[in-house]
Amino acid sequence: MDIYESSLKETVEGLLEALPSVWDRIRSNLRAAGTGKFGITLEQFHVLRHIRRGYRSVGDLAAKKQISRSAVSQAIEVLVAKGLVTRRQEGGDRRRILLELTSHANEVLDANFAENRSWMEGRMASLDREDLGCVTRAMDILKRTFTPEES
Amino acid sequence: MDIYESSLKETVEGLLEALPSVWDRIRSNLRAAGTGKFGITLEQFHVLRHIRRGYRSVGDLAAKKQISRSAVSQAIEVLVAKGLVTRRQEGGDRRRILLELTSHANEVLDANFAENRSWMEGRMASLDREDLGCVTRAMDILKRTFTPEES
DNA sequence: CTTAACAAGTAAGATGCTTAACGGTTAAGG
DNA sequence: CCTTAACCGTTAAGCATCTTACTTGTTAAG
Repeated sequence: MDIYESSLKETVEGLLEALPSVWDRIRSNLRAAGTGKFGITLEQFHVLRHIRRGYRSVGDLAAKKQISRSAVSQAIEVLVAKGLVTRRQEGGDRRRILLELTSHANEVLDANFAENRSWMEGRMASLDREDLGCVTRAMDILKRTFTPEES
Repeated sequence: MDIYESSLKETVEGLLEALPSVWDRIRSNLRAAGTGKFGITLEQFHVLRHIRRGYRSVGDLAAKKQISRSAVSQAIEVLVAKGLVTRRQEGGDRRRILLELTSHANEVLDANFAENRSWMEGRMASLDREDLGCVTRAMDILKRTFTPEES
């Protein structure tokens, strides 16, 4: 660690240099895993993931993804048509519509996760414990400094 | 550093947990900076950046961005119409068309960079040298392990 | 009971991507 | 030479996703 002492500007530079290409690469793998085997797009996959994570309404998903409710509504339409999501009236407020994953969607998610995890692990297999620790810590730092605080 | 010793699986988990939201946040700031002040989209901005970096033909840009030449050609069309890029015949091979930034494009890029850098620096101002070093190093590691080797 | 706020859906338009086809250029082979 | 194949960039048609503006139904406040 001691060798690496960098200034604020250098770190920003490094971030902008690495993040786009790294994320594109991982994203591209996610996409291939999803589209190839299950016929769903990366965006649809992300919606499923968020629903499973607890964002179970159009409004919640829109807020989380920072897009309009319309966009979410349309995306859900496609997923319902594919039998991956169900809409259901639930709770006292009849405006609210609860989104739920079908069992098939859960299987798709699990399979996709497993595949992607194993690809990433393969890529990172050559890293030693210190490198891994550094990455883990950096992710923690970045998440804290760039992610808007939530409840 | 010593406190952070994590396993491969934990690190992968941390990456998938942090990267999407962090990158979305930074991306969203880049978008706001460009669209708000200069009337160009984030994608157009990225094309300009790549041209300045040395990808000066439709083919090069397409290879770099992993999209079709058609898509690049269409994007360039818009940028030419906006007076940000020029097309020019150059060199022995008359199929090749050299793309160049206009001075206005360079100004837009510089202004946008400055704005974004300063936003990021503001966000990261509270980090100490060790945190900064950790992030810089992690970016280095990630770039090595996930970016396909280039010439 | 009217009015305002709100959740979700619908419609129309913009953007950015893809594949397929085309025009011009270059290189290789008979 | 002249044909064939490969290549660069462009164009066209189609698809997916986003946006804004509008609509429908629900809830709460006056």
